[in-house]
Amino acid sequence: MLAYWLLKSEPSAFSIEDLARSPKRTTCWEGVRNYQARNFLRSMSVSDLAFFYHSNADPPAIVGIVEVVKAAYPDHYAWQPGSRYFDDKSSEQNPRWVMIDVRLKQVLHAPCSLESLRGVKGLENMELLRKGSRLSVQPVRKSEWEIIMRLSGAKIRGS
DNA sequence: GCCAACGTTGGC
DNA sequence: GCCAACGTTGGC
Repeated sequence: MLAYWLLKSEPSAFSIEDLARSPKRTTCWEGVRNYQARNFLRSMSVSDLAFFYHSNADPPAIVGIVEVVKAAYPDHYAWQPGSRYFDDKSSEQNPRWVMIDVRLKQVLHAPCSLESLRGVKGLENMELLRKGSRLSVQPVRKSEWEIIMRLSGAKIRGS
C-alpha cells in the first residue's frame, strides 16, 4: 500500500535545487536524529511518495515531490567522528539511526507556502500545521496529499 | 532576534 | 520515575 510522507529540509543546508542538481536527482536522507522521525523512516517503502518541505525558509513551503527509492538502512554518518551527525551511541554493530534514498519527481511550479495551507478545508489535522510541530519526517494522509496536489497543480497521479 | 514548543539529559 | 535545566527546531 502506497504511503505518503513529508520531509523537511532547511534550504540553507540542502534545498530542492540541490536535489535537482544531484546525480540521478537522488540523495540519501541522512541526519535524522529523532526517534519518532526515525520510526517513520523505517516505515517507508520503495515507491512511497513524499513532499519536500523547506523549513526555516522564506517562505516555509512545500516545494516538491520525491519518491522513496531505497528503504531504510543504517545512517553511517552516526559513526563518523567529526560529522555533525555523529552519535557515539550508534555503531556498525548496533546502528541507532537510519536513512533512506529519495529521488526528485517534481519541483512544484506553484510551491505551497505554510501560510497558504492554513485554513484549507481538509487539512485541519495535518501534522505540519499543528502548533509547535517539529517532526522532520511525518506521515501525510491520502486525503491531505490529494488536496495539496490539487492546490499545487502538480500532475503526478496519487494512486 | 525572539520565543514557544519540544526532546533529551542527568541528578535525585 | 520525576522533573528542572538545557539544547534544538522553526515560525514569525
